[in-house]
Amino acid sequence: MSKEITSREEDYSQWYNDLILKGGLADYSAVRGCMVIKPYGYAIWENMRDQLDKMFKDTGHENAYFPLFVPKSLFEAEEKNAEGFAKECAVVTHYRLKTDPDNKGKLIVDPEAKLDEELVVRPTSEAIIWNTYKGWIQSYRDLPLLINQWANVVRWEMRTRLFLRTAEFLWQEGHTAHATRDEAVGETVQMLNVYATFAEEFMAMPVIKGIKSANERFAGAEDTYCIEALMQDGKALQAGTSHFLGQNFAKAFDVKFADKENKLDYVWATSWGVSTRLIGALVMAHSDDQGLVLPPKLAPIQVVIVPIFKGAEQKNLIDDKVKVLQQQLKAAGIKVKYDDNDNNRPGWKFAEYEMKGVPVRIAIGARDIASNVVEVARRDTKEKASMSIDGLAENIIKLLADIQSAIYNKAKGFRDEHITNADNWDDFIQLLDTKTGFIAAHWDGTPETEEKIKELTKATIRCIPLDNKMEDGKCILTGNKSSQRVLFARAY
RNA sequence: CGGGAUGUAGCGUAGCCCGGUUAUCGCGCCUGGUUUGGGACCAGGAGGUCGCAAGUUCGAAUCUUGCCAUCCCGACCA
Repeated sequence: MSKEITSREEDYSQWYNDLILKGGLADYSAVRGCMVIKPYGYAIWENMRDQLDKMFKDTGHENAYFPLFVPKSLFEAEEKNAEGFAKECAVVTHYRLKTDPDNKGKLIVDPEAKLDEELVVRPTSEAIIWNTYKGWIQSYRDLPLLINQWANVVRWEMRTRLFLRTAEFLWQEGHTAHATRDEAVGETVQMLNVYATFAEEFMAMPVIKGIKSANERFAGAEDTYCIEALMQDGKALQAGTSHFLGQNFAKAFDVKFADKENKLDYVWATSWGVSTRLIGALVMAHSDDQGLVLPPKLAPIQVVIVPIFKGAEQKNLIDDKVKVLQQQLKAAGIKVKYDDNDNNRPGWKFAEYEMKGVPVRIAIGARDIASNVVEVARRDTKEKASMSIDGLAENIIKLLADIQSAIYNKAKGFRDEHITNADNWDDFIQLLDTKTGFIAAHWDGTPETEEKIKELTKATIRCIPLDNKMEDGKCILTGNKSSQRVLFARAY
């Protein structure tokens, strides 16, 4: 019992940290607010990245890479964007160290190596990218420009949490330029749909597509679209954003194009991103008190095979059988690991792979081979069944698909049960305290009211759902007229 | 950045109040052997700047001060 996990009921935050640390996804580092992503966690990110990258390319985007540093003068060009990020920027002011004359073996910043212009470590890359686009775009023939980059960014957060909020994180950021407003809006919505599809089909995590209120909008955007997910503790998590930037950045960086009539106009822009935060979302969406539960489509190991044997003779017999099975499973596209490490006994391995969230475990011993079966256990329900060795790969593929949809349905059931209507202030307050989750309520549409509600309850408007029904009502705080419900929640 | 808590081996801990030989125990690790259908057992062994730095003292894990880090709760945010 070396790796006990704190239960969700006892301490949800500790449960989350235990899963990350004991599941081997990440570790704390020597740098404040920054984490080390360990191989098992990084493998999940690679799976996410590969899938998203494919989806971006299928929608016509190309990858490029822009610098980590942004000269301060460029950073401040788009005023709202600069203001929004200013208080969380790391800034490079010097380019050299030297030995400390007063303290042997120590280094100090060389005061003579001060930069003429400070370099901002990118918290997001609009500035450096739009400054570059200026040189790439002259004519409508250069549009649309559809570029994505995979990168790290730095936001100096006061309080950090593994994967959910770290000072440095990995993400992708798409930055596109278009000839018309409609096309740019179309792109914004298209990428939101890509994110929603990814979240639901691959992460098995239901999301609500919506638009942010003005308070929650990305600094420098005209509209921020988002996907919002619900975690098991009833708090909402913004899982991805897609921004319609209008002509703000084109104007700030003077990016004009000539249309067919040779008329000059500013281009229309979008940007969109998801980050390693998705791993935090994935962890919280499905896992239980025994450890991680990973969706088969993103699990680094989909099937683990554990041999059970007495003596070398049986071990050899099992090895031979597993070699064949392993080949069949691999040929069927299944990521399979054979753990015949002799340091640990089967029971230990069972617990370990449950902790790591491996969707399917196959146990195979001499008596199984005698009757031409294996024991198959699924992580999500802990059910065990005997399965014939004949046609095993086919059945495992079916099982993996079953698990993928089962955990999606479970998460969706939970999410749907936690969207509740509130028609007055008292109900709203009571729901926040007792039930949590999303609360659908009328709001008068003003930033002041939203701010007030946030002050009083810590709940914010997560989004205005895209598929919202129009419905007359009264704002829960002010009683003013409202034409639709919006979703409130406490959020990460 | 405010409030609270914690810091002793890779992990979890005892000792601290009331200073005194070689810092306790469990897990893990190494060697050898026996084991293997839900977290194995026996024997031997390695592993420590007691978070860091000053101070008090003959003597500090223990007392004092400062600093640092982490966690939790706020404010801020993806």
